[in-house]
Amino acid sequence: MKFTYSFQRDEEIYRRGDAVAYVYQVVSGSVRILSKLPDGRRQVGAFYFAGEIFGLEPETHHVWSAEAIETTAICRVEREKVNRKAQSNLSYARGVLKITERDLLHAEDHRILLGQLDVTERTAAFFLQMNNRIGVNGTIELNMRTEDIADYLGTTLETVSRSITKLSQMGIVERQWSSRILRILTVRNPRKLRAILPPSYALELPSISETVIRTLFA
Amino acid sequence: MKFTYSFQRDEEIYRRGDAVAYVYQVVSGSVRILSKLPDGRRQVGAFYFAGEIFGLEPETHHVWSAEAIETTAICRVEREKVNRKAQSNLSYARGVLKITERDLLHAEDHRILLGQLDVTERTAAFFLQMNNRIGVNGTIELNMRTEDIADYLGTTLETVSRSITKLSQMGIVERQWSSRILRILTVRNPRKLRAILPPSYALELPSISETVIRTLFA
DNA sequence: CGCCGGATTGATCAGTTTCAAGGCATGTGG
DNA sequence: CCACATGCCTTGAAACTGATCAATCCGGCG
Repeated sequence: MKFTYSFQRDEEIYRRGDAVAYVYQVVSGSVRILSKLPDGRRQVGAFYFAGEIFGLEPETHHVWSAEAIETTAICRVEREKVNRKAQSNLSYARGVLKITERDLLHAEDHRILLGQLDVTERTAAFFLQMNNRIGVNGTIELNMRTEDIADYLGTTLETVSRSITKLSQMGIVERQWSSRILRILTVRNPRKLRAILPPSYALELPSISETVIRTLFA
Repeated sequence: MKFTYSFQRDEEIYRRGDAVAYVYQVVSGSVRILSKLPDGRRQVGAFYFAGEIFGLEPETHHVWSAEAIETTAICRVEREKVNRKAQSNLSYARGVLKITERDLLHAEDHRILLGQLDVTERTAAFFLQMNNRIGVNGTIELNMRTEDIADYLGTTLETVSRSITKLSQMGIVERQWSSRILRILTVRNPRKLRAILPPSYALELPSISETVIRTLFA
């Protein structure tokens, strides 16, 4: 039996500068980590969905902030405990490394996206990634605002809206958000979506194995 | 006594897709890691200078390529050996984690740069970083082409040239490259250079401790 | 019914890229 | 030892992509 903690939409889970006290797992809902510049610019670093682990940062203090995207339940373990165990237990240490490696791979990928891709490519990359991670045969349920996507892609919400329109006019994806709260999008033509990206830009992110997660959260 | 291997300017040390066979240390000279898209776009992921470690990637195959920027000497240890030792030796495992963490922190920083900063800010961030890492009281010796800087900053060489001109007109840095091969640049006003960046954008990257390096390369 | 949050669309503007033309050191051959 | 080619940087002008500003729309909700 584990405690879960619940957060409302846009509620802060931790903030840049906070001591790293826990490692978290999303039980349900979704989380974004982001970095805010004083003038209002935001960079979203990553999204996390049910089952995924976040908040394991290398330094003693968070460099990212984390916020709930929608009503979200999370559970957590003390970082201190993780550290202690990793000191003496190799499979624990291994788990910590695995998670750090996954974050690193994601960041590597992300900076090619930010540094080299144009907006259409970025948008395609985003949908492809979401489709891999949370798509149910082509249908992606996103509860985030367009602004979140924009800040993840290093662009603006208007531009994202326009490129979704474009992809949808090309018959590649289909907008489904009839409601303002629950946004559903269907990938009609994954092949074409993939073809928008430069061939070598790929990257299936390795997901963290169940074993690693169980070890950490046991 | 350790073997060192020597590479000429622009020579490839390893290539994306190669099996990860070694972990490397720069003995002298400098190295860039980069990712090429088929259409010629390049993203430089990082630069490495004397004493620094590179090539320790999470997956079995490299996702980056590495090239010598100038005439460069490196030494290396087998990745397999590192892996084996990390399996049984906690301080070894810790060393691997430390390096992965440093790369992660750098990548985090880099994607805020790529996602949110304009070109002047990016250039300032670059010089600040170089000044921290290889500056000798304000004087930075860079043997890389403008193109390398541009591809690191996610922009073009012309744009980099223009922003250096701008910084130099503002009296913040001074170009010194009389020669085409050895480029020296002096930071005249670090405070102003810092002031170009948004306040919270900071990030002193932790350097890898001597101990960790000795452990790995012993 | 009318307000509110958020998305879309349009028009304009700015920052960057692209294309093109020198310029300046270094290196090479006569 | 000079002349010319080469490699790389700088600068200029034109073209474009994406940002910004602004108006409108639409569904949910009080």
